[in-house]
Amino acid sequence: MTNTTLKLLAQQLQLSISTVSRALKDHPDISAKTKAKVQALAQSLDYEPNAYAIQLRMQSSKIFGVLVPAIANLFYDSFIAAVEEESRKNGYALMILQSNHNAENELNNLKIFRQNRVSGLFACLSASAENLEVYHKMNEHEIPVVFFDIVPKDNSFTKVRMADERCGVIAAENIIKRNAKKVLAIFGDPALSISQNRKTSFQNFMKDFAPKTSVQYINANSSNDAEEIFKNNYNKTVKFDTVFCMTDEILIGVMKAIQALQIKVPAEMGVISISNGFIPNLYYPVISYVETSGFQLGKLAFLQMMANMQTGKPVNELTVEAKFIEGGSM
Amino acid sequence: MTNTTLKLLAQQLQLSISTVSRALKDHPDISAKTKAKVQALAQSLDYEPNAYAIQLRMQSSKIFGVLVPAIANLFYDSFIAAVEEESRKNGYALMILQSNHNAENELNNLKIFRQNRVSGLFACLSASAENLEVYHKMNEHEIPVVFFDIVPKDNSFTKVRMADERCGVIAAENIIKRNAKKVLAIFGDPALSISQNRKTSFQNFMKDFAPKTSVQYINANSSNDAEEIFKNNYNKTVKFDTVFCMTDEILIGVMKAIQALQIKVPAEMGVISISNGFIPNLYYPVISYVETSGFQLGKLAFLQMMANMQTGKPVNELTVEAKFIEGGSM
DNA sequence: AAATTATATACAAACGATTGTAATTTTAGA
DNA sequence: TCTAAAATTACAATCGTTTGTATATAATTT
Repeated sequence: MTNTTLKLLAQQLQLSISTVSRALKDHPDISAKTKAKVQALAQSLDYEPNAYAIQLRMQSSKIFGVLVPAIANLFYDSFIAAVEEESRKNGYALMILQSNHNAENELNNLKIFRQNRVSGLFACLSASAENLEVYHKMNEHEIPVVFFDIVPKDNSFTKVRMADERCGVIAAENIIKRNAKKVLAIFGDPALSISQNRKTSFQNFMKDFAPKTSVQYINANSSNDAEEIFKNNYNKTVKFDTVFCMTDEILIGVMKAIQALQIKVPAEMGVISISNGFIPNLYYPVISYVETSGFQLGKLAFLQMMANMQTGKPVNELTVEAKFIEGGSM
Repeated sequence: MTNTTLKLLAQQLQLSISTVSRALKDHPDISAKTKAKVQALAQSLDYEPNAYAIQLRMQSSKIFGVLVPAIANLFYDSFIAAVEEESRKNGYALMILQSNHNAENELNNLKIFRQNRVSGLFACLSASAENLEVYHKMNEHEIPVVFFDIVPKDNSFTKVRMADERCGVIAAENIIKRNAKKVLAIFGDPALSISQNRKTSFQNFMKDFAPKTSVQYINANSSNDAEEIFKNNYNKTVKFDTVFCMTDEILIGVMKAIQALQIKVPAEMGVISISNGFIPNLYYPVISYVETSGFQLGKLAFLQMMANMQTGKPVNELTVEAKFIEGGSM
């Protein structure tokens, strides 16, 4: 069965295509009788307008592109979920592509987005990519880009991100509140600005408000890495009493170590992390964490996108607020 | 800056549109000189063909639709990741929409897929939906549909799913191997065929090969539910020594209870689950599980889709094999 | 040099919609 | 009854491609 088109409807009803088109969208020029006839037939023939024809004619796609390193990721999938939800409400669909942290994939995907004339693009830089040229090109071609999570330093781009500095501060506050004496603070890839922001703010706050607390700073690149780091450091004579995990990934490794070593939380060890809450809630006691929601970030990104499209190019950076969620681990 | 089109290139080069079009795709009719000129200009003007125009002309979209209850889900996101990966390799992009387990959203999304003339659709039924009418309509409109996870009973549809019966059997085998005396087996929503399949096969195998082992069967609807069930039953005088969790969700609840009650795994309690492996690897010892990978299912679904598109409509059901992954919990 | 064949490029229709304008019909005013 | 205004409906161009066919130029054959 071939797809129903305006032409087909027009032929069957002995009307012109334009009349049929207008009848279907309830245009005042068309008489009620005709509208009824047209709509009835459209219904019965299961007419759905061809989005490509419309987009070609209208020069606007009603599709947003989303570029993430990976979909199967606790953070990105909640971000995507939020963007999808808002997009649907606003009549947009989503085209989602993964870069797998690979610059070549990233470029290919950007090409696909351009070929599909997406109305806008939500992009997370693949860690390797450093040629922002293509993104400038997107802007030249009037495709607004909202960066999230891993964003370019260049301030000519629009970005949304977590309030990473606040996260660091809140974590530090609660560690001080716990009266920690010796802290192990594990951060992620030091090349990423997210790690830098969280670490700097945390470090400064600790220095200023608890100068006597000893804090050991280490970077981990994976869960396993974090697990090893924890184990190695815990084996030493002077044990730490509190551990801070910058990401879920790190928390996972640390918790495996804690379970393996049968350390009692929070009596023997305080644990605090930065997370959207899913992983912390897997443990007993629930791990206390500073909440940074990918879902919230998605909502914010969508707002930015809409603002961008309406008011031209309001270049700036917005952040999602962070708050402390009390579990039982501190 | 306006988008570069064939027309624009043609004007600048004083050539016809058709020549430009053919030059860009290296058509033998066009001379080497002309090709070089055209391609150079296209490059410098950053030409990208308009996908809508092509799709309109070619009557084929190079886009697959994916309908899931939710993107932010350990299982669905790995399924999507696999489908996306394969699709990209084959020159397809993905349009992903969420139903949120809501029949109305599902219908709207299907409409969007039809309007976008997707080349095919990967669909997971929203639990509420029972009007398969629309899906028959998709087929009438020559949009092949491959169902996954929550699939219709109707055998006229193409489906892929886990080998749920094998999962149940493998789990039972390993419980018998552990020499379990008293087992708590927690299953999911009894209305879903996935629960029924896993339970029936598990139950039959236990009956046949370990008739003396006492097994208590309970259904849980959420993590919290599972946690409560475990706690309530563990409090009784005769404690069970092994727990089987049909899903990650259930495992999460059970593990919270186990941690809270400070039960030693595997000494005091054997734990086995069905999972893709992410959640089991969060604990120490790592939970032993029967592997059913959403990623694998995605790959299989893609294969089915390609087969469907090429050979017409090979209606059948394929399953992803299951295997036991030894952790340290049994 | 004329006729034939290659080679290179141009023309034009089509895909399915939207929309400004023209044409037709109906209604109303004089 | 004739005409102007209002209400309907039809025509045609357009969006950016692809592709069958026609045309013009160059190269080859006789």
